[in-house]
Formats: sequence, structure tokens, C-alpha cells
Amino acid sequence: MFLEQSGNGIGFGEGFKSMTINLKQLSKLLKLSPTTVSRALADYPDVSAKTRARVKQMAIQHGYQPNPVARRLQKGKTETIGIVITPEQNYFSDTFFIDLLSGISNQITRAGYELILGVASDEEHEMQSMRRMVEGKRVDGMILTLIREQDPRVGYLLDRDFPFVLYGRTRETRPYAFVDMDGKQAFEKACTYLAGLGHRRIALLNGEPGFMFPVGCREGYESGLFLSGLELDPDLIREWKHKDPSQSSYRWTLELFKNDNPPTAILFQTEAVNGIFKALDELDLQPGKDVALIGYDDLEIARIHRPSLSVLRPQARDAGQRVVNILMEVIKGEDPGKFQEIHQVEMVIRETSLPPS
Amino acid sequence: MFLEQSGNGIGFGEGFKSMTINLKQLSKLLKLSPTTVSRALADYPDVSAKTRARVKQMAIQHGYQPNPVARRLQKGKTETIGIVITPEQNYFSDTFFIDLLSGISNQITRAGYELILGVASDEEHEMQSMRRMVEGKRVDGMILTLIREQDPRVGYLLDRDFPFVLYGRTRETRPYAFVDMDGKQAFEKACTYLAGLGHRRIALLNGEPGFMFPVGCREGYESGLFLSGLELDPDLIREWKHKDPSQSSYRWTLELFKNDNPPTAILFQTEAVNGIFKALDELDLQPGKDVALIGYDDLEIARIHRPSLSVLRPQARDAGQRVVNILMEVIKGEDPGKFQEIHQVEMVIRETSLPPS
DNA sequence: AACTTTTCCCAAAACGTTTTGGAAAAGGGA
DNA sequence: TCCCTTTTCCAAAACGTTTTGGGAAAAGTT
Repeated sequence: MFLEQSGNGIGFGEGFKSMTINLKQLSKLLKLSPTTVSRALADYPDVSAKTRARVKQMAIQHGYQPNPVARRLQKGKTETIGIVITPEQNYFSDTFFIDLLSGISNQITRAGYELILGVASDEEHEMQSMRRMVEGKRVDGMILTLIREQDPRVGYLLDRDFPFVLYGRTRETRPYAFVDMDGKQAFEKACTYLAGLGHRRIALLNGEPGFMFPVGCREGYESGLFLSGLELDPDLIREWKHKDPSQSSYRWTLELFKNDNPPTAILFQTEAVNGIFKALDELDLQPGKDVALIGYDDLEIARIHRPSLSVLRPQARDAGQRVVNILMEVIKGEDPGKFQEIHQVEMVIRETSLPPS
Repeated sequence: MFLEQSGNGIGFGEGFKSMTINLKQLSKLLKLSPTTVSRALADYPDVSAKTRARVKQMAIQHGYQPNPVARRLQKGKTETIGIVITPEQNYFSDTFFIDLLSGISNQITRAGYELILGVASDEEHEMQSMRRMVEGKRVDGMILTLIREQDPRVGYLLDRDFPFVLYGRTRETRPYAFVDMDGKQAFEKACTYLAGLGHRRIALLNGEPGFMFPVGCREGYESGLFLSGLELDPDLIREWKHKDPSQSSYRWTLELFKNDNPPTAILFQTEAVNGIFKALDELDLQPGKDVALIGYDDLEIARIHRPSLSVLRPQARDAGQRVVNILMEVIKGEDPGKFQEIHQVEMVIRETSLPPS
């Protein structure tokens, strides 16, 4: 027959046998060297247009795809990006993280790369999972999410010059690449909007300290108050817990209204909305009517709820795509410091942002 | 110096340079052949205990780890498992899917394998993403979730004898491996429990047809009614939409109570709980008091809500681990038909499963 | 002492690509 | 016709492992 090779090739047996053709077989079919076939497919100029066409046609006909493992070995690249998620902090709560992941996956696939996923139960395993990827030469680059103010992962990767991009920011003086949402600007916008409606007592139910994203939210809140000529009242700031957003936000909302001079509006991360709704319900306060609400992240519940929740909406999918594009540049050797993007956050006014009654 | 090799090895330059040692370098350090070092590390019996110890010690000292890409090429395995998720059906809604993923990731890492993730926006891309993995020789096996009654993915994989395991089941006569939750038994249990409390009008707000899991739920519901001597009333069965669980369940709940003889209890998937709560609220019915509720899946909201929601709780993490263990067997060549597991589902009685008032 | 067996090690091949460094063939200009 | 380019192809090496198929030395056996 055509193929002299024995072990390797067309033949059916027990279990899964790859029925795909490899380079050597294809080149034999074409009566060309593997070199030429490889170069033809890679559009090198030193192969004639005629044979290139012939090669490509035959490759398509036989469904030839270069074995990625072999290519990776030769190229010295894994063509793989790593990401580690931690379910404990329920980050996955809704569409937001999935949108991010969707954007990431999308671009990675487009580049012909692979996304490998680690799931870690806590900070320690998170680091462990990342080290396995990095030191085990399993990935060319890392994507980091849910960044902490002091984040050991960033130092680790910087120390060994390993390519990575943050979704978020951290406190680190050395330059690194990141894509972040402008939480500050978002909260400032929401705060001045509410103040513009006449609200004078605006509360902030913020994310847990230690993580970086609440920092920007608070800055924006404070700046918004200032721009609106309002005093900052520490009694109007509370922080919910990541492990248990609903419960903690529930308790803190009740707390807020024990105040002699309670808030007429609350800014918060939408994750915490269930607890807030529940507390308001108990207090016989109607969301939107008695208390204005603006959440950060446009989760399903925000759209569904009646009254529907006004929100700040980050474009997570776009951000995910940018993260990957940047990471590819960094992997190529570009200076990470060049890639520091802060994305604007849109405000969606729905039914819970009325003037005070 | 020690190493004659030039290109490859200890040396710092622009970008990331692997500072890890490879087999050849390690063997030179040990004055042994690469063969022997490799075999020593793999615990072959044909290397003396003394040199084995020496090799291992040196390997640890230099942090040697075999390059996975090279090993994969030689072994003809990718050491990689693929999974494709579809955010559109908001499957990710809460802890359930993450628990599953956590169990999966856990076992995969333990086996030294990798989990690669595809994110697909719809059925078509889902298939496309899977084909890329399978035909591109990027994985040794696939894990499938969110299975449909007629699921083209299963036929595709069976046709080419490619190893896979379902989390769930489908309508397919050829044998295949799966791990599924006993939704039937769960709903039967819940239904008879409610009937035992005296409920005579028990409604089912079920998942969308087309997917497989609502089938078992319905069977269990019907069987539970039968065992309790209750009539099946088609008016008490409704189906919410995957794309929009809260909205559709909200509408259907309102509908249910337009009935002349409205239900006193509802069985449903916890995903749909927000809509149900909202509808009951509007109808001035108190969950648990006026209407008993039992949900399928123990999401955060179920624990948080007051009254807390009685639920059927699948052990998703365990199931994830089993899926991987089974997949490893199938990859080894075991008959997939041998691995068909149906896991029991626990019932957690909380505050919404009281007798009718 | 002369075998046989066991122990311990290794050179070479293989996995499937891509890259390197030519070499043969074809074309062009005198 | 001869030399010089350009075009077109390819053999061999390389990527870093594991496996194959011995082979030499040491240990037993008679």
C-alpha cells in the first residue's frame, strides 16, 4: 500500500486509535519530504505556490493537524495558559466571572493555545497549584484574578520573570501587566449621581479588606462624597465577608439602620444584594423607594428583581480578551510595564436609584 | 564547568528562561546515563538501591522535574482531560457546579494530569470546542456535563471510540460510562415526605425539557405521588427556562396559584428559587408556612434565606472525583459500560417543609 | 575453573514536529 | 555556453523524555 510504516497509522483495534494522519505519512503521500510539507503548511516562501497548494489540499483532504505535543516540544513552548480559581470566595457567583472566563477562553482558542484550569480551596493551594504549573513547565503564562492587596503570587512570578497578567491590581512597586476595572471612577459616578438626586446619607457596603477591588470602590465613594460636598461618616461604611456575602451583608444592613440618622442610599457589590434585600424587607423598607441602591456588577438577580437594581456594569468579557492579548505580548518578550489598562465601568440606571422620599 | 551543553540551561537573559535542570544535565552531574537516571526515578528494579537513592537525592536537590511535554510525546499521551462549559445556561449559578469542578480538578491533579477548559456560548460552539480537543489530539479523554436527552456529543465520541464520562445520562443504547445523581429517588423521597406531612396538592416546577436531569425529577415526582396514593394533576406541573430561571419560575408560580385548587407544596430545582420567592411574596404567601418548598441543590441562597430552604443535596464534589477516576480507567482501556454510577441524594430538612396549614 | 544466572548499567531508537544549513535545479545575462 | 542568482526542495539535527535490547561485571553453581 501507500504507507510502509507499521505501528503508526490507519488501523483499528481495541480502545481509541488515532485515525489521523501524521506529517511523515502525509509527506509520503505527497512524495515530498516532511520538511517541505511542514514549511508549505507554515507558508514559508521557499516552497513553490504550486506545491504549497497541493500540500494544503492534501492536508485538508486527510484532515491533517500537526500533533500539538510534538510541536510544543520542538518549539519549546507549551502553548498553554494557566489560571487558578478559588471557589471558597464565591467569586463564581454569577455571570461576571463566567463572562471574564468566556473572554479569556475565546482569545486563547483563537491563538491556538490551551487554557488549563486549577481549582484551589484556599490561598495555600492556590499558590501550590500555580507553582505546579510554572515550575512544572506546564504553561507559558499565568492569569491571576481576585487579587489581594499583598499578593504573594505576584512577587513569586516577578521574581522568576515568568509572564503573567493580573485581572485587577495589587500593591507592588515593580512594573507588571494588568487589566483592571475603574472601580474608583465607577463608585464616584454612582455616588455623585445619588448625591445629585438629593441623597445626603449614602452608605457603602464594601467588599472585605485584604482584597484589592474594595480599595478602589472606597476611593471612588470618598471622592464622590467630596465632590458632592458631603461629609464622610465612618458609621456609613461597612464590609461584608467573602465567605458569606449574603449573611454578612444582611447583618451589616440592619446595623446601618440602627443609626440615628440612617442612610437613604447604599452602594455595594451586587454579590451582597440578597442580604441587603432581606434586611430591608425585615425593616419594612422598600428598595428603591425608601432606600436607593446601586450595585457593582450586573448579575442576573439585578435584572430580575422587581424593582430592578441599578448597577455599575463592568465589561468582563472584553476585559478577559484584553488580558489574553496582553499576556501573549508579554510572553513574546514585551515589557509588562507597558500594559496597564484601566477599563471604564458603565452605569445602568434601573429602578432602585430614585431621589430620597 | 560542569555542563558542556551550551544553549540549554543555567543562564539568565531577556525574558523568562527556565532555570530548571533537564535529564541530560542531571545525568551528567551524576555521571550516569540519562537512561539510568530516568529509570531510577521511575523506580525500575534494574537500578541498584544505592544509585536510585543517589539519583533521587540529586533530583530533589536540583528540583528536577521531567518536562511534561517531552514525556507526553514519548508516551503518546497528552495527560490531559478536557471539559467544555456553556455559560449561557447558567449552570455556574452557584456552588453546585464549582463543587463538581473542584472534585474533578482535585483528582486530575492527583493523577498528574491537566484539565483544559473550553467555554462555549452555545451548542454549536460546544461541539466545535470538543472537536478541537479530540481531533486536535489535545486530550486523552472528555468529561461532559449538562447532558441533553438527545446529545450529539455522546454519539460523536462513541463513534470514534474516544474515552469520555458523562456527569448525567442521555438516551443512547450503546454502553457508556456515567456518574449521575439519583434525581428520581430524590424527588420521590421529597414527594412522599411532603405527602406524609399531609400535603395533597404538590406541584412540580421542573427544569426545561431537552435536558436529561428533569426527566428523573419528574419520574421521581410521579412515583412519589403514586406511592402516596395521590393523583397526578397536569396543572401542577410546570417547566422553567434555563436561560432565565428566575423570570420563568416567577411567572409559572403565579400561574400555579391561579388554580382553583392551588398547591400547598412545590418541588423544584433550587436555581429557580428566586422567582418562586418573589411570586409567593406578591401572592402574600409565606414560604414554609403557607407553601412548603423543597429545592434540588443546596445553593447558598437556600441556607441563607429565612426561612431556610429544605433541599435535596447532591454531593457534587464526590461525583466529580468519581468521574475522573472512572475516566482514567476508561482511558486505560477498560470497558466503559462497566462504569455506570448513580449516586444517592441526601434530603436536608430545614424550615420550608412543614405540614399544610 | 568453567559455566550460568543475576545485577546493574547504557547506547540507540523512538515519539512528531520545526529549524538549520545546505544542495540541486531552474532561470537569466553575457 | 558558462557563470551567477534565484527558486525549490531536503537530510539531519534538535526538542527532552521513555523504552528497547542488549552487554559487562558480579555473584552463584557445579
